[in-house]
This record gives sequence, C-alpha cells and structure tokens, in this order.
Amino acid sequence: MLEEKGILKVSSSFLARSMNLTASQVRQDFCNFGEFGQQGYGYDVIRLKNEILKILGLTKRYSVIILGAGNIGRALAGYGGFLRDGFEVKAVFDEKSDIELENGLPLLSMDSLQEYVKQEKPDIAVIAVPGQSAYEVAKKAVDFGIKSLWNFAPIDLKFDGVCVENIFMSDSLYVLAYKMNH
Amino acid sequence: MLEEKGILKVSSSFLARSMNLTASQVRQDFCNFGEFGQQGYGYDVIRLKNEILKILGLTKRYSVIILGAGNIGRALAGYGGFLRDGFEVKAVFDEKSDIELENGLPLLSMDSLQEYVKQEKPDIAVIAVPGQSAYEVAKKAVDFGIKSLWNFAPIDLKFDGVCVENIFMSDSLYVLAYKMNH
DNA sequence: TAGATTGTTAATCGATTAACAATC
DNA sequence: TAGATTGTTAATCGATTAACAATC
Repeated sequence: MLEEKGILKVSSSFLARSMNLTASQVRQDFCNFGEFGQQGYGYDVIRLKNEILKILGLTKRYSVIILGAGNIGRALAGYGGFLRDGFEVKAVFDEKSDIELENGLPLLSMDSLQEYVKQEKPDIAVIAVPGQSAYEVAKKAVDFGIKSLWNFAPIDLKFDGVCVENIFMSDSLYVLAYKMNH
Repeated sequence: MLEEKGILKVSSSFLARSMNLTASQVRQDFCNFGEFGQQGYGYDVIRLKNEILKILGLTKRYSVIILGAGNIGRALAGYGGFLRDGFEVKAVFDEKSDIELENGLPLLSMDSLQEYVKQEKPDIAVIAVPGQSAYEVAKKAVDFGIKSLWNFAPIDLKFDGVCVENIFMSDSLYVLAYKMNH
C-alpha cells in the first residue's frame, strides 16, 4: 500500500502504529531475518516489501487445485485475487463432475485426481469438501504426491512432511460470539 | 465429538493429546473460568461441553445478515452449517439486488440496509464485499446500529464499541507459502 | 486403601518492552 | 552538527511447564 501511494521510506514506529504493535516488536521481528533498515532513515519501502516477499516465499508462483466444488470451492475458484500474489488455480475436482463452473476452469472428477497430480504436480491442494470426507480426500491427495494443503474443513489435518494451513471459520465465529459476551 | 461417541468423562491429558497442548495448559485454561473437573475422575463430557458453550456465548441464538452477494457472500449464505451452532442467516444485501440466490434467502438492496437493521436488529453483519468497498459498507452497517462484524475483507476494520473478527484468507495463504519454504 | 487426576503453586521459558549506543 | 531511527542488549512481563497436595 505504501508503495502504491509512492511513499519511499517508513519507520518502525509508523508500521507499529498501523498494525497495533510496538516499534520494538517490528524492529525485533525484522532483525530476525536480517538488517534491512538504515539508522536515522528507516526502511526503504520497496526493499522492505521485497524482503518480506522473499521471507514469505511469495517471489515464486504456485499452482493450486481445489478439491470440492461446493459453496467454498466454487467461491475460491471464482475469486481471482490470489492470482495477483502468485497463486494460480488450475482445476477443481469433485465427485459430481457435472456441476458447471462459471469461469472456464476445468471441473474434473475426483477419480482423475491421481493421474492429474502425477502429471501436473500442483503445489497446493485446497480442501474444500465437507468435514466428513475431508480426511479421506486429503489423504488421497497426499498419497498421490501433494505436499501442501490449504484446509477449509473443520478438522485438524496432519500428515508427515506435508504443510497444512487451516481456515477454521466456525472457530472464528465462536470467538466473535465470545467477544460479543465479554 | 466425545458426546456423540457416548464417552462420559475425559481427562486433561487426553484433551491435551488430541489438541497438541499440554495437560497443564488445558487445566490452567479451564481453571480460569471455574472448576468443572473432579480430582481422580476428570471432566464430565456433557458438563464440560456446556461450560464451554456458556463461556463462548453459544447458548444464545444470533441473527446474521450478509453484506455482499459475491462469491464469498453466496457461499456463506448457501452453507447451512452455522445454523447448528445458533447462527441464523436472515438476509443477504448487495448493490445489485437482481442476482439470484439459490436457497430462498431474501436478497435485498444495500439501500434497504438502514431500514432493515432498524427494524430487525440483526446481531451480526458479515462483510463479504471487495476490499475497496469494505470499510464504507462496514461503516454504514455500524452507523445503522450493527454491533458485531465478521469480516472477510483483507482490511483491518475497527469501530468503537463494535466487535470484529477477521478471516484474513490471503494471510493464511502467505503463511502456507512460508511453511513450504522452511 | 491404592490409583487417578484435578486445581494450583512455583520454576522455567520465551516474548515484549524499554533503553540506548551506533550511525545515517 | 543536530535530529532521527535503527539494531541490539537488558529488564520486564506473561505464558508455559513441572510438580504436588488435595481428593475423588
């Protein structure tokens, strides 16, 4: 955002203010990854952005498949925003492969998953199936060679040597309810 | 889950194992909210569940409106799972109120939001509009009387006296990328 | 009674904060 | 040079862990 506004430098105290942190926290955290500031000046916005992109691994591109063409699966497939960050959705898989997708993405049968993963080697599989089938589907994907899962099902997936990030939406809703009552 | 399996009691060490915590953590945390265990026995599953529901505020019902009928808004509207926890989606609002919803929920024009909120007093508004319009839409909702926001837009909403819970999906995807590279 | 497991205290650990010398 | 702000050390704080008396 700073880059878009044409702002060239930024201080730890400014960053802290805009993210509800302390300046110390910001500097300590950056320092863990190197020294990319300059005393008396602050951080160069472009440099800082690039360093953070490097740290996060967002300088690469990632190919993504979505498992499940229900509400969430279709919503993610339809949302183009991730592409900007380098995540490209390549295909959607579902048991019922006759559902129509609105955006020209291939909708494939779950039966063709093994073949697809073997050939295309997608980087990330999104688990967008109902909770009951989530483990089974994730297990398949992992067995076929997927090394990274973005999980929207409300279960704790865990496989050796596989990266998992969870979006536990109902947990978040529970936290909202808690906040409303305290 | 334990209740559904007909299991009557559970120990802090069992809970710890299934959630990747330590038994001490589980007991310390529970103890902050009261004493609902029994030495030498453990925790009564039903009692524990009820205590947690009470702590979270999930013994009440909440009425929910969804602002934005795009991919995410429609996905949330179509997903019935939150109902089970007491969150009932009442209506969806969008600028273009001619989009069709598949599930019989009323799709209303954003212009009718003020009137609706005044009359129906929904507990929670879901922000499911694009990032650019998210602040504006949230501000409206809050001005009209909404006290609680479940935010799916990638901006940090903050209003005095309003509860906010964020689902920052792209942040989660960045974390996944980070994990893949470390 | 013996075994199990809580509630709770004390010890340990790590993260946050404060402070400041280095330096642009 | 004077002002600003980093990188980094030391002090503070809070959370996690370990331990155990209480007690079912």
